[in-house]
Amino acid sequence: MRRWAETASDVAATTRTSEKVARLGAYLRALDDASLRVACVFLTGRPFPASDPRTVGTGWAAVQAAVERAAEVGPGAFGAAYDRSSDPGRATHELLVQRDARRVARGEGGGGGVEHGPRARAGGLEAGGIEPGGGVAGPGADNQPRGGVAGPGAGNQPRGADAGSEADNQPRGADAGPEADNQPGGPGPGPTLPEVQAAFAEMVAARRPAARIDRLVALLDRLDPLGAMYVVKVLSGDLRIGLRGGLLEAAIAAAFGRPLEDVQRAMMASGDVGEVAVLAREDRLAEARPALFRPLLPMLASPAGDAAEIADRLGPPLWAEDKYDGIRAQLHKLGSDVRIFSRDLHDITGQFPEVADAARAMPWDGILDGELLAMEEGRILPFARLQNRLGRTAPGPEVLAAVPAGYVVFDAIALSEGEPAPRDVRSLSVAGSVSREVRPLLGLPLAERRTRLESLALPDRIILGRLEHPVSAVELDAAFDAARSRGNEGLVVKDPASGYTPGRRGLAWLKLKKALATLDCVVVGVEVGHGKRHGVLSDYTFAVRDDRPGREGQLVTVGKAYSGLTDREIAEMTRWFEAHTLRRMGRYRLVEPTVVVEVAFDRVQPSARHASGFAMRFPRIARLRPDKQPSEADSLSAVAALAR
DNA sequence: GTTACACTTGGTC
DNA sequence: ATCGGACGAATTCGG
DNA sequence: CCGAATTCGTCCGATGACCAAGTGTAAC
Repeated sequence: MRRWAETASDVAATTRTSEKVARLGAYLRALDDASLRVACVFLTGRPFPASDPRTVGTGWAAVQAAVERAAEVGPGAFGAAYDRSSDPGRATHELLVQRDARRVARGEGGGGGVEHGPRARAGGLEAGGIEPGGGVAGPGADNQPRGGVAGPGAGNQPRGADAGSEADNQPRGADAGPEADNQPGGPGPGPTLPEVQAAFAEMVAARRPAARIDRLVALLDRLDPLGAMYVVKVLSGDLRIGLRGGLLEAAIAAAFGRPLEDVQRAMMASGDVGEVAVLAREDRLAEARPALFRPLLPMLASPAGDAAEIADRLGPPLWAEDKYDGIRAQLHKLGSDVRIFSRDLHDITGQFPEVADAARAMPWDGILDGELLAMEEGRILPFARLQNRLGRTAPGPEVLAAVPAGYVVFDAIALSEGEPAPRDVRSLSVAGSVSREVRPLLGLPLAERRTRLESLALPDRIILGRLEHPVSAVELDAAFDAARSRGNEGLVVKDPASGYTPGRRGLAWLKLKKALATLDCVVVGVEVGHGKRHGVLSDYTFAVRDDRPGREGQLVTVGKAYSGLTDREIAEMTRWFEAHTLRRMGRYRLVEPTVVVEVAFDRVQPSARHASGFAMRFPRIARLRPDKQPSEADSLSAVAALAR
C-alpha cells in the first residue's frame, strides 16, 4: 500500500498526462497479479471493481469518526482539518502526522491507543474561531439552508485572510524513506494492497456502521499517514490525482506494451480494470469479450448546442431518436433467464419485475440497450414519478400499481436472430460456455442493429424507441419539437453507420435538449468549495423575491449552483463576498443580498428543500448580472409559473 | 418493547 | 446530470 | 515546406436535487 500511495502522489505531482501514464506504467509493471488487480481498482477511486455491487458504507460521517479516533483527537478536529484543505484524505494525513509528532515528542515507540472519552454527538455546534462545521458539510451532505433567508442579519465583520494556505502541495511520501519504526500497528512495511482490500471487504461484511468504523480505525492504525490518506481517498471515491479510467487504460497499455485499443476493448466488455490489467500482462486481452449477464458500459452521447451543429457534424443521413427521460438500462436474456443492469453495471432486475417478466416471454436471446420509464397505458410519466421506484429493491404491489414501469429499446448489443454475423465475431459465452446463437453486434453499423431490433416482436411494456430520418437542420428542429410535444427530453441524433462503442462518449451520438430556461436570482449565501476549489467561495445559494401577500420583499431560496462561472469570475466573486459577508456559519456564509445572477436550469420542480417551495433541476450560473438590482430579480410567482 | 423520526449512505438524472 | 479547464493530437497559418 | 498557432477531442474534477434503505436514537 505504501508504494501505491507514493506512486499516486507522484501521479498527482504532475499535470502532464503523458508523465502520469509513464510513472504509473512503470509502477504497474512491477506488481504481482494480486496486487496489480487491487492497484488498478484503487486507481479508479473505488474500493471494489465497478461491476462489484459491494459498497463499504463509510461516508463522510464514518470517515470522520474513524479518523478522529485513529488520530487520537476529539470530535470536531476532522472537520477543522477538512476546512483547511477541503479534502478528507488530506485532512486525514494532517491529523495523523500531528499524532505521530506528538508520539515522538513523548518518546513513545509505537504503542497502544490513548483512551479519550466517549465522543460527544457530532454536529453539535462548536463555538470558536473557525467553526468547523463538524459533520454537516461533507460532500454530499445536505447542508442547504432551509428557512427563510430573508432579512440581513447583524452585520458581522468578515475576518481576515483565509486564502493563505494556497501553495501546499500534495503531501509526498517519497522523501521519508523507510520509516518502519514509527508504525503504530507494529513494525513492518504496513499492509499490502490485497490486505487493504480485504479490510474493505470486512467493512462491508460488518454491516453496522459502528462496526465498520471499528474496522476502519484498525486499518488506519496499520498505515502511515500517506497510506491512510489514500485509503480515505479511495473510500470517499475521490482520488483527485488527475487520473481516472481513461488514463489508467493508457497506463496499463504502456506497462505491458499492449495496444491501447486492445485494452479499451477489453475494458468495454469487462467492467473490472484489475482483471484487464492481468490479462494485458499475459497477453490475453482478447479473452475479455462481451458475455451474457456480464453488463457492458453503455455507449454515451455528447451534448450538442443546436440542430445546425448536429447537421454539420453528422451530415445527411441523420437518425433522430426520441430522448426519453428515464434511467438507462441494459437487458440481458437467455431463455427464461432475464437480468436488467443499470448504467453503472448493477443488477436492478429486482427493482423492475414487471419489465423482466415481460421480457421473459420473448422468443429472442441477447442484450438490448434502452431506457426504463414510468409508463401508464402507453403514456410516459414524468421522471419524478419514476423516482419513486428508484432504489426500491423490492417494490410492493402498491408501488408497482402506482408507478408502472416500461422499457423503451433503442439498440441491440447482441441478438440471437438475424443473419449470421461476420466470421470474426464470436459467439457470446455464458459463464465460460458458448451459447450457439447469440452474437455480439457491436461492430455492426447502427442501421444494421436497428433492422434486427425491428424484427423482434415486442410484448407489452417493452416498446421500440421512436426513430425519424430528418434530412436537414430544419427538419431536425421539427423532429425535436415533436419529441418535446410527446413529453420527451429531446433527441439523440446518431450516425447510422456507427458501431456501438461501450462506455465511450463519442461524436457518433449527439444529444439535443431544450435550451435551458433562466431566472434572475439574488445570491444570499455562499460556501467554500471542495478539492481544488478550496479557498474560494464557489458555491452560491440564490433566491427570488417572495411576492405572496404579506411577505413582499422577502427573499426565498430556490437553489444552489457552483458552475458556469470561470475560475477568474469565481476569484472575483470570492473577493467581493469576503468583503460582504453578513454572518459565517461554518462553511456557509450569509452575504449581503445584492448580487444578481442569471441562473439557467433544466426545469423547476416542487421541493421541500428550499424556502420557496421549489427547486431547480441542474441549476447553473449562466452569467453575472451586475447591471441588475435585487429588486429586479424574478419573483416567486414567476417560478411557480415555470413549475406549472 | 414498540413506534416514529433523524441521520447516513448510495445511486438516479 | 452539467460545466470549465487542461493536455495532446490534428489542423491551419505564417514565413 | 517547416515550425508556430489554433482548433478539436477527450479527459478530469467539482458540484445540484431527489429518493429509498438501514441504523440508531428518542419518545411513548
